[in-house]
Amino acid sequence: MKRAKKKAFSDFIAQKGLKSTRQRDIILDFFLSSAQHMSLEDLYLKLRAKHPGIGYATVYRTLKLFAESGIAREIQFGDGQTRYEHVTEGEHHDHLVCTRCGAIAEFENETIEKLQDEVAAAYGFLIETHKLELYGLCAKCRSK
Amino acid sequence: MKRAKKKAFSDFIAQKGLKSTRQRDIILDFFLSSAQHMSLEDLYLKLRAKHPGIGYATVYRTLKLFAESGIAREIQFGDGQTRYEHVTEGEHHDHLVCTRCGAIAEFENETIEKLQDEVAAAYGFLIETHKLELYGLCAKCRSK
DNA sequence: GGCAAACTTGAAAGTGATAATCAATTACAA
DNA sequence: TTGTAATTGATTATCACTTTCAAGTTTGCC
Ligand SMILES: [Mn+2]
Ligand SMILES: [Mn+2]
Ligand SMILES: [Zn+2]
Ligand SMILES: [Zn+2]
Repeated sequence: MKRAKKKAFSDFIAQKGLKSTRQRDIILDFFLSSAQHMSLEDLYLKLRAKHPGIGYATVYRTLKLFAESGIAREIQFGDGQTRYEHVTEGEHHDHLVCTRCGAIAEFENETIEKLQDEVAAAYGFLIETHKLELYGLCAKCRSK
Repeated sequence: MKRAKKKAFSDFIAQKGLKSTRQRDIILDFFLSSAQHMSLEDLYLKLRAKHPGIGYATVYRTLKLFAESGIAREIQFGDGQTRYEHVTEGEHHDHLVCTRCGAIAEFENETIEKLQDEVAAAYGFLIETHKLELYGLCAKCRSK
């Protein structure tokens, strides 16, 4: 899984005529073993602890490359920070976002996905992507 | 309808101890007769044509007040611009957003809404708001 | 290995939308 | 009418990216 993504990224690098660098390797390793939905700032600060030499711009550009290569995805939960999540082939999920503590849970609902397709069909609309997020209080915050 | 929103806003103003001003009246009138989903920039530039004296900051703050009062809602379609839509009591809808021409269509689907509640219930999550947007090609763009 | 071309890096500067500041103006209750 | 608090508009500041550029690396080819 980590192996597959590393392979996917190096294939992307090669196919694009880009180069393999120490920084990209480090950032990829770090990203793949990090939690989901981390912001660029989060990732940079944590990475910096182990690798002080790596610049913000490099982390920024590399995360963009991950997204472009398909191993990562940028998401916006409306807090003004772009977050990154891992992308697994053939998998899709939507999000529950706690407005109190910031916790993010993922869910899948095949019926909702189908209904979205029906809505789109009714409008003659061709869906490329979609965004479904439920905002509110997670179980923990709710019981406090 | 326009009348009801004007009433709602003036009630909000009164209840908050704020003041009724010429600028707020003008901006409210303009907003209520404008298209849905306009950005602050859009609204400001069009308003400026008729009322050159009104400042950008005033439009910005007044739109925020509309949202706070409940007669408007801020939405983000991921293009980096906050857009405003009219809010009608007891009504809810989600969006279809064309990634080619920017057209925005609205839809309602009660079944999807119910399924969202079920998902939330399964996680012990209390929904406050939600966001469902389908991005892709509208019928027009699709047939070109 | 040596080399040149192309790509990459990190620090710094730039961008664009949103938000805050402040002196002058205005609204409104007493 | 007056005092006080709110509002306005121009300006400045923020914040999260995004780009720039000179110096450093990588890579294919002799
Ligand atoms: Mn996720
Ligand atoms: Mn709408
Ligand atoms: Zn929570
Ligand atoms: Zn279109």
